[in-house]
Parts: sequence; C-alpha cells; structure tokens
Amino acid sequence: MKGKATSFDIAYLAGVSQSTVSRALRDSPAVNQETKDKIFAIAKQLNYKVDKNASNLRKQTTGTLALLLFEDPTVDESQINPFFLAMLGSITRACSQRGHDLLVSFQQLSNDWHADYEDSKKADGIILLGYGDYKDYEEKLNTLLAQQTHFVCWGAEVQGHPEFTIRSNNLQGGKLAGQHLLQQGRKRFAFIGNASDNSPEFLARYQGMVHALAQAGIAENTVAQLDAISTEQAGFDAINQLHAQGKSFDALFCASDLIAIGAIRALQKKGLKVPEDVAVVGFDDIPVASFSSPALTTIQQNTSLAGEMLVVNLLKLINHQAVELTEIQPKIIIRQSSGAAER
Amino acid sequence: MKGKATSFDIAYLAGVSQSTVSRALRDSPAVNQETKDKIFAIAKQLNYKVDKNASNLRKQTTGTLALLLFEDPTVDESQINPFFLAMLGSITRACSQRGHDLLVSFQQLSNDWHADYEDSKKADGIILLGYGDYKDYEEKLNTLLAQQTHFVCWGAEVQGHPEFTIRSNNLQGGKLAGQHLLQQGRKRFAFIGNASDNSPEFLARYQGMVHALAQAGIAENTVAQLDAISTEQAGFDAINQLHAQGKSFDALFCASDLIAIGAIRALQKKGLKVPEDVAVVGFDDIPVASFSSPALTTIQQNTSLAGEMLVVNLLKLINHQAVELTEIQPKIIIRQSSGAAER
DNA sequence: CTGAAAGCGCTTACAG
DNA sequence: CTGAAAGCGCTTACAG
Repeated sequence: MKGKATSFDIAYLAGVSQSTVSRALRDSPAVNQETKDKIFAIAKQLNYKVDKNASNLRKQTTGTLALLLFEDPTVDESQINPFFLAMLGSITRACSQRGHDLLVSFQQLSNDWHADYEDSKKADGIILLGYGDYKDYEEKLNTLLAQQTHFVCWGAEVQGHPEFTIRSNNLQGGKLAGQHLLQQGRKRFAFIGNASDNSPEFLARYQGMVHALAQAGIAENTVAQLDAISTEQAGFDAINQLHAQGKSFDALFCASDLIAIGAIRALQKKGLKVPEDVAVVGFDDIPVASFSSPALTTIQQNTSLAGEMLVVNLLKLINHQAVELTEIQPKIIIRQSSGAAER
Repeated sequence: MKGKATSFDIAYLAGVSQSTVSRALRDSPAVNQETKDKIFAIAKQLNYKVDKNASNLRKQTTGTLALLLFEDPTVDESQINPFFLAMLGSITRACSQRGHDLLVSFQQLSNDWHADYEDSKKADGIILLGYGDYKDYEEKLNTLLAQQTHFVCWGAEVQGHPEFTIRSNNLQGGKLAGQHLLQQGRKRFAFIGNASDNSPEFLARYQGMVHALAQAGIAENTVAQLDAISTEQAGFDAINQLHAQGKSFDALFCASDLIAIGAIRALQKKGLKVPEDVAVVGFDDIPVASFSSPALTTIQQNTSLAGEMLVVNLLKLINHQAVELTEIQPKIIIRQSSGAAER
C-alpha cells in the first residue's frame, strides 16, 4: 500500500462500505459489534488515523484551541514572563485532558492577529493571555466580539462581557499583601506597578492593599506609588526613581515578582537591607521567587486551576453554554523578604 | 450573508469563477492584476479567510509543526524545566516567521504519542524536546523512523540518523566549565548529573570536563561523580550523598542549573561557602541563574538559535532537503558562584 | 488570463 | 444494522 491508509482501504479489506467504517471508528452504537471488532483490527494493523483535515472540514470544527500570549512590546521576546509559562503548562494539560489540541502563538500587540485563527478554521476559540496596556487591546477585543469569535481572556475584563474573563481575585491578593505587611509592624508603604485602568490587574492589587491600609487607619495619600511594567528592570528603575523623589518607606508591595526582584536588587545596591529596612512582597509566585535572596514573600496565583478554568469556560462558550466571570482565590506565601519567616 | 464567506461568495460578487478567486488569493501570476485587486477588495470586505481544513485537505499538508515536550515522569508537571520553556519561546517565533503554526503538547514518556500527529494530518512533522532517560524513548524514535514520520530531536542522537539531531556542543560546554574551574585554582572536582548512555547530553558534559582536567594532569578517577536528574531536589540530595560518602571537593560542575541551585543550597546548609569553599558551575543559563545566591556561573545554551535550527532543519526534512547534525556552540557566563566575578 | 471539473478523505442525512 | 450519495471548501491539472 502506498501513502497513508484511508477509510476506503479499511472498507475494502473488511468487506463493508466506507460509511460503516466511518461509523465503526467513531464507535457508533448503530454498528454491529463483530463488524466493529473486525474494522478496529484492520485499522490498527494499517496504523490508520482519521485525517483531521477531512473530518474537521466535514464537521466544521477543529478540535483545537489557540493560545495567544502577548506582552509589552518593550519586553525581549526570548524572556517570556515565567508566570505565563506556568499557565501555558496547565493550559496544555487541560486541553489534552479534554481531547483538544493547543495551537500556541506569541504575539506583539501590534500584530494584526484578531480572529485569524477561528476564521481560518484553525481553532474553535482563542485564549488570550498577557500583560500589557489594556487600552491598547480593547479595540482588538471589540473586533473579536464583533466577529463573534469565541474567546476567553485572562485577567482583564471585557467591557460588557465579564463572563469572558477568568482571573485571580487581585483585590483580595492586594489585601493579603497589605495585611501581612501591617502585621510585620510596617507603617510607611510603597507600591510599584501600573495603577491605572490601562492595567486593571495591577490596579486591583494596588486597591486591595490600599483597602487593607485604610482599615488600619493609614491613608492612601501616604502611599508612594510608581508605575512599572512587569520586568526586573522596571522594578530596579522604580526604586531609584522613588529614592530620587525622596520617598521613604519600610514596606514595599510590587505588582509582580519580577518587579519585586528588580526592586530588591536596587534596594540592596543602595545599602538597604531586605527585610530589615524594607519588607517586600511580590505577586505571582514564579519559580524564581523562592531562589531570590532573600526568598520572596509573594501572593500565589493558582496557575493550575487558572489554566483549567480558561479551557473549561472557553469550551463552554464554544458549545453555547452559559459561563460567568470566574475568580480564583490567591494565597500568600510567606518567605524571608517580608521579615516574617526564618530559614 | 450567513456563516463565513467562501471563495464562491467572492466569485459571485466579483463576477468571476471560483477557480480564479482561489488563484488570485494565492497571488498566482496567472491572474490579471485588475481581477486580483477586485478580488482582494471583496475578500477584505467580507473578512474572508481561507479555510485551512479545506486547503490542507486538498494540498495534503498542514502548515503546522508539533512540539512534544517531555520530562522525567518524576518531575511535577506544573514545574516545567525553564530551559525548555525558553526553547518553546524561540521555536514559536521561528515557526511563525516561516508561516507555520505550532501545536504544543506536554507528554510523559509513558504515553503512546508516536506519530499520532503526522498520521492524523495535524502536523507535517514533530519536534522532540526533553530530558529523560534516552533508552526509554529510543524505541519510540524507532517507531517514528519506521513510519517515516518527519522529526527532529533536541540533544540526543538518533541511532543511525545524526542528521535528525540539533544540540549544543555539550562536550565543548563541559570543557569550558572544567577549564574555568581550573583557572580558579581548583584541583578537587565533582560532577553531579547522570553520566551514562541513558543521558547522552549530560554524559558529554561530564566527558568534556574530564577532558579539560586530563589536559591539566588531573585523572578522571579523582573526580567524584553522582547521578542526578535535572531538578533542584536531585542536586540537593546529591550533595548530601557525596558528603555521606566522605567525598571532598572544591570545584563542582553540575549538568544543569537546576541541579546546581539545589546543590548550592545543600552546600550552604552544611555551612560551606560558595564560591570560597566550593566553586560551582551550572549548565543552561536559565533565568533563575542570575538570581540565585550567589549568582550562578554557567554554560549558556543559545536557545534562540537552537529553536530556529530545530524548525529550519525540520522544514528541510519535510521538503526532502538534506540536513546534517547541527551543533550549537555554548558560551560560559561567569558570575559569582565560581569565584571569578565580583559584583 | 480564465473556467469547468475532479477530487482531497471524511461525516451524515436518507433510504432500506 | 448497512450502503449509496452528497457535500464540507478548497487547489490544480486540463482545456481553451
């Protein structure tokens, strides 16, 4: 036999019609068990696999989900945020458990990717994952909406469609960080990370902390806040800028672990001790967090559940089932950088 | 118009045949420019995208590559080796630059994945990436060979088919590590990592170091070597075991950064100073390496070039072009853990 | 330069 | 329980 076997080859060998082969292979109850057995045996022997292109074309589906990972264009492409890589792992697993394939693409926001996947029948839906300026891609989201593309979005809420979003409870995460730093007896707070509508996740983390401080009688206007995207460099620079502004603080909450690690470096370079002089809390619990020096206290996002929920909700949307905004509860992981844990 | 537009819709609106539309959309030189312009305009307006399932079915290709990432089954699935994640990034980019999609799958070696992708026409070829016991998957590689699946393999050589392999020059990497440690005046060496045919990459790193030592008159039998898979835990345990065996050394080369980081922890826990008491060199240059304490001297693998070569060579194989074993030159990155660099 | 037609390998009403 | 037939949306010889 030349080339790959087709269902016609099996039909010929089994002495049945091709329709019957097709039914048998999908285990249709309308096929005699003996016939099935014979067909399965032949299929196995020929190492037959259903041609996905043909079956998808006929069924008008793909059995594939697309993952679009994007970051700030300023970030070096080779240095993908470790948090998203962890998500990638859990998304892959969640997909394969449900018999779906995962198409992966790293995009800059500037690219014109919207809807390509679904329109060209490469995927049944899209998972959007990334940090970056939310306002920048809101327009793209609207295009997706207009084209009725199926998608879910990590973190940011889609205007008018909260049900497309899966995210950590960032507000709660910020509260946990604030409360923990307060418990360490700290009074003068700083926050590094974009705190505007452009970065809704970071903003919620900031607001959560502010909320915790308010309950302890600390006013928001005493908090030093500086914008930063999620890179070590941005964290490093932010510290220098805060110092140049003459800001002083003994508690620092960073919107991501990468920012925190860069910030700690800058603090140490200035001769300040972490946690003695400044207690630091990060966000994400990326693998590096436990290896930084001192080990980083941080708010852990449950990437395993997050990836699962993204896939589950997207599949529901594809199947026209109802979904709603899904929030995942974060957890504080206490290590040395906040002054609470000993080795 | 209901549903997605097809080439027939465009043909109708443009007043030409569907064949002409198909040709025009692929920019065939056999189509009048005016006709093309008209067709492009209509296609754009309808937001038309070629149906990949249909075109792939007809062309009998997929325009997709599959990446199979696997690790030792003992490794927690959520904690994928950062080195492979970096590779994933560069592979994705290399694929999209060449107009290919990338299907990603994380597999345990125990799974029965061989050839599924290509047989079911989901991918034109497979990229294999992972650590793990080489002997364990040799059999699977043979199945792929027998089925004439197109594939390339990172690291390990496929018996009789060196051209399917892309890898770092691990021998050279080992030499660099050995030479560097010698330059620091170290004399008593240890190596942590599997050094057998089952882990050809680690073995070559070990042999490279041994080679460098031999040139300095240090015999292989003075070297303490202990097997370990590529995890921090394995590195941590290995140090304890070496000490239990009464081995003493002032230079340690680890087959991977993760091993090195675990080893450094264990050394420090025993009150030994790195690099003063033991100079440590790792392998990979994963992002954590620069954040460990002390920062890790390591052999950097060029993941950007590696990912590119995997894709380039696989595409060549698919197109029946000749390829040969591709080796990428590693580079030593000197930081604090080896005692050579100051802050 | 353009069109009519075949066919890629399936799935699934329809008929028996 | 099974078969004959249509059709998913393309690409590409073939003919003009």
